[in-house]
Amino acid sequence: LIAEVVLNSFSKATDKIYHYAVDESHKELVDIGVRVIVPFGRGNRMQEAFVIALTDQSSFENLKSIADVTDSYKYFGKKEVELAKFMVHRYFCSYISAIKVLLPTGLGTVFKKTLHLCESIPKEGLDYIEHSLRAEKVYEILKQGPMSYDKLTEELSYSGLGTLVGNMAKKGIITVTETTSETVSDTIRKRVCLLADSEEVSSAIDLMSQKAPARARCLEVLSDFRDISLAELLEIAHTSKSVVDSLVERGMAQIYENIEREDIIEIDYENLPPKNMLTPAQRKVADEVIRDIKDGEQSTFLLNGVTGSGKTEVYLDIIEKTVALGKKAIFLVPEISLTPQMVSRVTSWFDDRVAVIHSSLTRKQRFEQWKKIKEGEVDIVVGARSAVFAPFENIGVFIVDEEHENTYKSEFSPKYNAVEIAKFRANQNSSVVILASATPLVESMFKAQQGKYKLLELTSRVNNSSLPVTEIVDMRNEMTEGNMSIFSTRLIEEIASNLDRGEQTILFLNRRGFSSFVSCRSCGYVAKCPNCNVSLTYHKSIGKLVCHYCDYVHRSYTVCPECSSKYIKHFGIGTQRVAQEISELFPEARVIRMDADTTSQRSSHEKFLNSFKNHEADILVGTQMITKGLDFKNVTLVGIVAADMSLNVDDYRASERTFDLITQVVGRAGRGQLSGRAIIQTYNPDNETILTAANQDYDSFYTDEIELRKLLIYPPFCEFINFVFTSENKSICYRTACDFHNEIKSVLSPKDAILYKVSEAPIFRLNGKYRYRFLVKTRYSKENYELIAQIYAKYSGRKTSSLISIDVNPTNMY
DNA sequence: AGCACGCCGACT
DNA sequence: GTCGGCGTGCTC
Repeated sequence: LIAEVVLNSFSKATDKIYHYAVDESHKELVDIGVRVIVPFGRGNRMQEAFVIALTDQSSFENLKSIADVTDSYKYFGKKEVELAKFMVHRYFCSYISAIKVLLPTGLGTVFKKTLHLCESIPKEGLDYIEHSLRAEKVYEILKQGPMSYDKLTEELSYSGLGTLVGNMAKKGIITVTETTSETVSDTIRKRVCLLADSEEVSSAIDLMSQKAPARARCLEVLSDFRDISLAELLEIAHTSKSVVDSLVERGMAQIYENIEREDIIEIDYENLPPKNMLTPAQRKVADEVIRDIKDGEQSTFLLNGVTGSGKTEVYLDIIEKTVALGKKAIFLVPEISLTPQMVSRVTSWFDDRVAVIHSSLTRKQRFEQWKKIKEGEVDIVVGARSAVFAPFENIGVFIVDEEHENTYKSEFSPKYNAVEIAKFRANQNSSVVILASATPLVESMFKAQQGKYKLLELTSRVNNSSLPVTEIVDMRNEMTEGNMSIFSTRLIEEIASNLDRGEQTILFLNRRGFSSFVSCRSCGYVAKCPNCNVSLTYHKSIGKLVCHYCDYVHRSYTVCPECSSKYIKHFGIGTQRVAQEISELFPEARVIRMDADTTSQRSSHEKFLNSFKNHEADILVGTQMITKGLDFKNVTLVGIVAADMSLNVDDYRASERTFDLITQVVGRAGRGQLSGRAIIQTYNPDNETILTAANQDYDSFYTDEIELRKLLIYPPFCEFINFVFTSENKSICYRTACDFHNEIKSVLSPKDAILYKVSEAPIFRLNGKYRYRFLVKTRYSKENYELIAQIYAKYSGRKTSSLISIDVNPTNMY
């Protein structure tokens, strides 16, 4: 029997599948998904590895044998191996990173070498010490007692001690022992349960109350709880373990060990939201999905529901029916939506059959959630991106809420897209995928139009409240009329009347990244790339305008090429400035500012939103983070301060993002009894995106946008692959990028791929390193991706080249 | 990553 | 001559 294994924690050079023989003694335990220890390399260093397949033949001769099985736990199965292999191929990541993303974080064995001095050192050894300065130093240090290899390296502050230590061991000076330790493990907690019956207990309490009051207290507590953790018992009874031990000796109680699983998000059980009945429209949508789940038909639905159409009720109904069918559900939401309110809502339907995964869990908590899922203790997983890997077996449905959000794309290796992973797993498990959004990705809607997705629609709001009335304000006029403020006269009027009526206002700034485009405040002209139709970015260091796709360069403007105005400059407003100007205009208004600076912690995010909800403020100023599913009944006015900020960024998705943002933020207004208004300030009032967004007309937006994408060959008509090269040495970095570029060019036919020039990365210097990059526009094909992977493997094995990172369909290109 | 091998200059 | 520096290449 031969095992195919992938080594843990190694470089790209060793990221291969290795074969090891399985000895008779390990046959029982070795299986796919089992963690093993294998001897590796010339020195047969012990290395942790995962078994990914079992075979009976290998093209390699003289196979080594698996040395040990770490914990005989089957972490994954055949399907997960397939998934990992898919990721390696699709995202150019390493095998081990693809496997690790399937496992709870931090799982791993740490090997620790400890060096001891031998009792008696042979003549040969003493000679060696005398002749080697380093050996003498090591000898002197170890005289004080044994020391770990790492500590010794640190102490002597030179690396490459391996050879020296090896020699010293060979010559009988020292011995080396290897110990292993787990980085995460179950929390095992001791619990105490009462064995004696109540009669026995009451008589014992009477008997002991005088001579052994502590025992009596313990018994009292135990008779109350019957079963309690040891720590709690000692705390309540105010005593020590010896007292409990004596009760155990008398056969009155028992101490046992229990694997403890902590509850992660605190749920307010007092105020659980009620289950709402589904409207007929919601019922119809839910039933259509449930039919496919029941039939075990693999299908992908695109649920396009306007803001406030009650998509969450539909999800919960679908999940409920899925669980009733004995299947599991995975519910993905953007990280930012994973609030206690949201989780409470799910939990109120499903009690403790839910596991929640989010980024602020500790390693141990993550591990515990993972085990709970794996052991089938829950039916539902709610979580951000990585929850798509939840180790369920019989998955009925994947629900992806707000599918247009870029949080579903991982920025770290493996740079996966959770929607693609959901679809892959859905294929394996014959499950249904639901992608839902008020503003679906253009790519998704295209697939729906092609019939690859089944389109579902929710066109009206739940309580039949109307969508807000929108108004576009032309900021160019404001300037000619002498208003140099960031607020238009109209917006100021509306804010004032809202304050008078005691209604709340949201001021939204669709700011993104830090790139700055150049525009004319007088006529609205924006400097764009003639080749790529994206805005040019002003580069301060060279004083020029640059295209981030094709590296087109243009000199900077001092006057506007359209209207000769001198008000052409790069455009940027921060939330701070908005909040400040508001306070100056309305000194009596209570203002809350929310952006990445003020809400670094989840709790402060919550706190701000709650105080706004409780009407402790009149105006909320914020960025993207305030657009997510918030439901404030008293908000009747939404002001979009500068719609152009997201419209003119250097990205082909700029229009789409702007449409999403405007739609989502406008949707925040008028959710209660009162109707809402939205004011959109822009320098481009004729822009189609702004117009369609103001009308909340997704279909028109989509029709325009898909035409443009087709014309310019942007997704869904192509894929982008971004290659980034990093090195301390500028010329090595540039050369690697160019060599790589040339090789790709030579293997991919021009009709399959368009290669953009090698250029400085948008962030050229990062952590003291230089960064070059190039983009490839291509179509996915197995062959082409394999060719790229081959080139990548060749380069990443070389020590003298720079670090290479590949990102398929990146969401940002920094 | 680590370890060996192999090729160079600087010493006993 | 030999020790140790580092560049290269391999690890089932």
